[in-house]
Amino acid sequence: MNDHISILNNFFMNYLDNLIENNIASDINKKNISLDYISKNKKGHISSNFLLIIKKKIIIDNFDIESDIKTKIKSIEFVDYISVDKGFINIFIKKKYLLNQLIDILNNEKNYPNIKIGNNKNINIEFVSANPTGPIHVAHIRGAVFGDVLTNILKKTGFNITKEYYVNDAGSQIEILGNSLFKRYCQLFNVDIEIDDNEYPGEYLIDIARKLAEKDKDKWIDNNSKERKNYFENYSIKILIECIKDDLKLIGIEFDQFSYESHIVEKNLIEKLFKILEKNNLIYEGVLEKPKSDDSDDWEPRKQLLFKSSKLFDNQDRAFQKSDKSWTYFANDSAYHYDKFLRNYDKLINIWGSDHIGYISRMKSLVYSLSNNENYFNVLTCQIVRLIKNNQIVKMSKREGNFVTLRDLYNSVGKDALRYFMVSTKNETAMDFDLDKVIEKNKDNPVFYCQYAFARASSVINKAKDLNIIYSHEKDKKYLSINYISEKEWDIILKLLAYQYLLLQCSINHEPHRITNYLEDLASLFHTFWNMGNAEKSLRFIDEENINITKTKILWLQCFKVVFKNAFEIIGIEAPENM
RNA sequence: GUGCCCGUAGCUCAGUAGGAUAGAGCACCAGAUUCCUAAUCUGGGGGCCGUGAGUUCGAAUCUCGCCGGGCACGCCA
Repeated sequence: MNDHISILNNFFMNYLDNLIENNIASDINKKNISLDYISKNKKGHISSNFLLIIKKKIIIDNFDIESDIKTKIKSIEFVDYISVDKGFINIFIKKKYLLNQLIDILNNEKNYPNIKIGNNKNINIEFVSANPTGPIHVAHIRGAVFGDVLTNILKKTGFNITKEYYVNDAGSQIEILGNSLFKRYCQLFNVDIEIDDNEYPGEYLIDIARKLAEKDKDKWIDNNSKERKNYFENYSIKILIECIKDDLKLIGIEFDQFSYESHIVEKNLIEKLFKILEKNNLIYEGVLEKPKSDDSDDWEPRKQLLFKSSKLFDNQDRAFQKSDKSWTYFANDSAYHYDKFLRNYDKLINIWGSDHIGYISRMKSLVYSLSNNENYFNVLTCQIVRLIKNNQIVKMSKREGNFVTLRDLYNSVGKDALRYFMVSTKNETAMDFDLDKVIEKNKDNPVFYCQYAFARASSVINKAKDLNIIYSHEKDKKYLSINYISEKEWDIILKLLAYQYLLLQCSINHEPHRITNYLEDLASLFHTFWNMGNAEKSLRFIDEENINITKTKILWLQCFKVVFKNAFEIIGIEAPENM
């Protein structure tokens, strides 16, 4: 990035380094220096608290930091003028320079925004990973969209991403699944058999059973062999994973890799992992304390293989082995993370539902014992989504298996609304998803509001194209002038130019929701300006009698479209040319 | 009892490396369309940022206590 924001940022950092090197100031935490580039109070295009921070750190007498830094900032080529108010440095940028930045965006549209903080580092993002015991439903969707959009952000900022889905196909619930399917299958042949309480009651298993019955007829009915058991388990997983893939595809999510728990088990990674843990004294035979939960009356102390996670980030040690010597879920999951570790990523990111928050510290401990790097493994959590219909919470129960599925939601609200809303609220905040509101076509609905702004902009540009008064080449530059641009438009332009910084923040902090907030602000500025054209003709985009003014306006409008299109791509929604 | 997350306008939410007078949308009230898409816009009222202390030039933001809500706390995956 080579724009006014990053140049000024570098300026402050270098200036500070110089002060310290020359023993003019003592060291400060650079993180405290802020650069406000969408200054709301309009005291400057860019504002900084630099003076406030540095003032007390000046260690030599008679050094007039304020006039010194003012002089140096003024000498930056694109700085128009500066003022200091209440300790804040307010900098105004030459408008000519801002205009040229817009031109740069159009000249390099394909590479915009050009952010390379990732340095092609390889990151593995594991998300969704819903158990293959039923279709994807509402509890998985937020994590799915969050992971997908985060991936897009990281890719746009220079990281290489592998999207991964972990399939738990080895646990006892898979046995239950296979058994549930078998019962449904038998029912098709009028065998008198009921689904038990702890089995899967969902109708989808009847459909799968039907497919199986069509293929195999009644050949398994009286078969209780191991072969039949495996067959039903594998068949149900295979079909359900296909179903999950199809469902995710509905909202534009595709994974690079599916990893299967059963393969991890086959590879014997647990043994290898334990050797490493042994070396580090992190594994031992021991007895856990009685758990603190209410319903732990039947608990009794037993000796088992434990992970010394309390030595790292956890508040207690965790079991690798059940008393019957079989591995716990945590043991297999540890092996899976070891597998990811062996694949040489620079970083692992996991996205989990809030119900797994308590699991983070043990897995963090495990991965840390391999990587010795606290930043290597990162778990992001999504809080629950409540569905609202007719102003009431939609009730769902695990027992009844009546979760609203992804496919249902897709059918009722569509891909764009689903993706936009799932990612527009901070992932750690619980949110309500109002099924009625998200399909409204008015400003209640921010998806629509933003897309409408895009469509309006497109319609103007298309019209300008027809009239041949569009900025299309460097040679058009001579027609443009800063004098044609009103103050309201500069607000929009400054905001547009801040887009890459917004993306940078989203990338660094893993916060997709900031994009939608930004878009809504920008769309609002745009709609306001549009309506000003209703009252004041000179503010309309297209004025055939003033071609140069029109070209100048269309220039920033083209950039507006570039930014919106880019952001829409990241969120994964349509950019409609007309509505 | 312990850990993590959350508490901002009547409602849904922004405000994120501590920064200037805390912002949007909805709802409510009053207005704008011979005109590039009114599916839009303009104006108005509405706040002890859960609460009490602390840190400092400065706190919605950081620390601690309390109150309220959510999630998780066997060898379930």
